Amino acid sequence: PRFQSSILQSYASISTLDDSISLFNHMVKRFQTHPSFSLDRSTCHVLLSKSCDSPDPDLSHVHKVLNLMVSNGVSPNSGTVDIAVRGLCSVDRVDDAVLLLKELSLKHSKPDTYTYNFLVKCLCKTRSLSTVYSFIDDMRSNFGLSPDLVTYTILIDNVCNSKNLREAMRLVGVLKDCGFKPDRFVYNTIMKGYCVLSRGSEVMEVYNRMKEEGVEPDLVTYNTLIFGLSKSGRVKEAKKFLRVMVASGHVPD
RNA sequence: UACUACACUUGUUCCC
Repeated sequence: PRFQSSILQSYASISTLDDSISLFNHMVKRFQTHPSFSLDRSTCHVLLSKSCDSPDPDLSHVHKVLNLMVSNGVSPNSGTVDIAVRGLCSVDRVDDAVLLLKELSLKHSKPDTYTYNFLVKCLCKTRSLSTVYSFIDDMRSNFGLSPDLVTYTILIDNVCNSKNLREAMRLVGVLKDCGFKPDRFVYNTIMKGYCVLSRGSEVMEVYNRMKEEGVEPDLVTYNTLIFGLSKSGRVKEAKKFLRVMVASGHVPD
């Protein structure tokens, strides 16, 4: 199976989807006469990945491959969903990815947290915040999928990049209400947000709260603070953190 | 099948 995936993969990279499907069908026939071989999921996934590249407005190519899979006894699982979502997003078909994700969730399998968060990040980069929030609400109410701490970090980073620290802090409140505790990633992200706004006192407040909560600063924390404070002209404080960093056993990189 | 090595999937700094 590994071998046939490789063959198909190489072939798919230099040919059209239909030619790849022909080869796939040829393989199916061959394997029917050789019981020691089987068509596995990864062989099907090669085709699926290929089918995302071609611009078909109604996802017909993707559906063609999915039907082929099912008729060969391989039912789509969360790995299948992952391949399709990444394939579509890699050619900027984020809306199609969302549609397919919902369809597959209903008919076959829900996404895992990796796929879900990957898609949330793609949406953040390319769509409005309200679009992202409706996607999250939709997934929660219709599919029982809730955001996790990684999701919140993605959202907080996104709003920080739009300099909307008020919304970032609101999200921290929401995340706590959901029973999560901010970790290094969340604290580092927020400090970065305040750094780019040159809000030095808020940076320090967050830094102190992080330590109070027992979350240890790491290399990323120090890099964020040293770069961020230097850029906003607070070189003295930045230098202080460089000393703290070395004193706590980190090596400046 | 086991072991080992290598590679591999979602979030923060720097690099790009």
